[in-house]
Amino acid sequence: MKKILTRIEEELVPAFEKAGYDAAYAKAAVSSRPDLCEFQCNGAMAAAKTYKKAPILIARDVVENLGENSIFAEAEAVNPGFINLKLAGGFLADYLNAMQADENLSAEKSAAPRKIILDYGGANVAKPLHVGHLRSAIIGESLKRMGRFMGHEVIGDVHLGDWGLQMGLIITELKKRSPELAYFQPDYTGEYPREAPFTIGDLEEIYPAASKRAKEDEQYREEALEATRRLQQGERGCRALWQKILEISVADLKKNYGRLNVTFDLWKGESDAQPYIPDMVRRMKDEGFAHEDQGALVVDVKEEGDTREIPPCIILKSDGAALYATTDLATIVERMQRYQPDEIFYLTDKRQEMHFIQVFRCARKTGLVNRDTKLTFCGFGTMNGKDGKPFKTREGGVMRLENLIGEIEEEMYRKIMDNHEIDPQEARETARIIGLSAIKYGDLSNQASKDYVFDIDRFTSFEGNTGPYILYTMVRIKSILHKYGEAREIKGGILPAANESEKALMLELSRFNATAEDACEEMAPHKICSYIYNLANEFNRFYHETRILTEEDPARRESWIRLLVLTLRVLEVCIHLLGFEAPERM
RNA sequence: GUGCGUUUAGCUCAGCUGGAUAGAGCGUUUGGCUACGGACCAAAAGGUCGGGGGUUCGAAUCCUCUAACGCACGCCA
Repeated sequence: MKKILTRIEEELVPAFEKAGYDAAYAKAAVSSRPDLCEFQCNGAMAAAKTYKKAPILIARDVVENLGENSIFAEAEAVNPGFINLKLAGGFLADYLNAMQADENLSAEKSAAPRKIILDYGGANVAKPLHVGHLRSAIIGESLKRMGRFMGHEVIGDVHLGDWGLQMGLIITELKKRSPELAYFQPDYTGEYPREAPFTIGDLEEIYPAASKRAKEDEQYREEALEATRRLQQGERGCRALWQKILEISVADLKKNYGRLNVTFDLWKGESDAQPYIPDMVRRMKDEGFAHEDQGALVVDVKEEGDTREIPPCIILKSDGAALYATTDLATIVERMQRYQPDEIFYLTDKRQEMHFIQVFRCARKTGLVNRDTKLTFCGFGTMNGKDGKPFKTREGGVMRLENLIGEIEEEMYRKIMDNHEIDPQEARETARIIGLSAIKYGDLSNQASKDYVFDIDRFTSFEGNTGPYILYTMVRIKSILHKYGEAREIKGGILPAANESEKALMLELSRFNATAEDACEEMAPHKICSYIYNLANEFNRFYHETRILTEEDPARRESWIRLLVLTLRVLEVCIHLLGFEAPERM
């Protein structure tokens, strides 16, 4: 459906033309002075120079030529040359009626749907998720949902760190502790046990221990490197043990991501790309893209017009081993072969930007992707503590995600129990839902690319511009609808607004399609946040001034109920895009 | 050193293609519960938009210089 601004411009264009001015000046915008008007056109001032005429005179001409029409209740030219517009109540009501009849609330799908692989999450096997993983999960999940909302086919891939020295370290440490395991017997040929010989708790303790030991003990490090080599060469025992580590770890990761309402379509990892490396490297050499430099195999990725030195992309280290860029490039090969995506989208910490510039250029230059395959990098900022430095526990350590979520849920639970008499079990579930909204809204309401301050007290405070405030508004609406009686059939449509706060609410609702499409296009969840915050504000103001259920005129009452239903639907779609949900009560 | 980013109220942040009086939240001050949920609403106070110069009828927004802070700059991921 056409945007409300488009509809307004469709009226302005002929008015400009009839008055003898270029239609390009007929641009409408939401008013910056809501006390004066709802929409405004500044084209007269822009046109003044071209036509050597006072802007106010042009504005008057245009207003005159707007003439009789059904969409404006008021159109006025004011100094120095603004055209102030107010919509006709009937037009706005019709617009909302069309919106509520539309399954997608009048937002349009992309005209050119793409298949997009979205690489986010950044989890590593056998390492617990910590706060550093939070933004990637939250923003990525939202981007995935926004992409789908626009009609794209989005494939989310967690792309696990499941290869390399970290795996060798764990295997080595396991061997030290339980050398008797079948995995470590070179002559063992039978089936390996179905049960893993360790728990996720063991793994989480083993990795840091091994990592620490390798730093202190050169011989231990050698052993870990050797184990890594054996794994990569596919030694049976190593491979089987690695498989177990993966199994246990992935199950735990799924559980933790699940608590965040984050799901992935693919649980591929760096290991999956390894088979593609040899061919890829050979081709790069054969086709003359890769050459040796200071012992390493590199591909130059400098381009004309660079304002800075872009170092070459290193394909193989001087010892012949693959590294980060190699795996990422091979993953591109794999993805192109298996999925033929139109776009591969990477969401990581913004500090990795240079790496992705190199990888993208290299992939293009060496023809790993098609000419029209989009490679996109989106970097997010750091999550800081109140002191402005990277978020840490009170003791100064790295905060585990599980603990952070637990802490917030606990805080929510306390507040809910303080406020109401409520079944503790329901309160637990509600606390989980509200806590999630607090974390996610707190994150997503900031621009993704900027660093932001994660302030637990503020996010859990239940006041102001927070997730819980949005949920509270929704629960209020649900409560009224429940009292009205869900079973009761609602007849008729939304009527023109009866008062100012109702019209303000209706105007806000009418902006949903433009806002949602813009936010999705720009990959900007924070725009959805600010929209629903405004919408919730407008709703609460309207609610405060309007007695809905006791309204005597049935047509008016049902119109309001419809307005409530529409508001709730818009809020539900929006928080879905942000990746959380609302409880029935709170 | 080079490049990129950030700088808006006491604090945390918005500000769309340049437009009218730069907006929210928290905090501070004040008013409103015989109510469909007060986790709400209404209002006040609080700003040389880091600084200088420029473009424009008009700049937080565009150009330029500059300062402070952050980040990245070949064999870690």
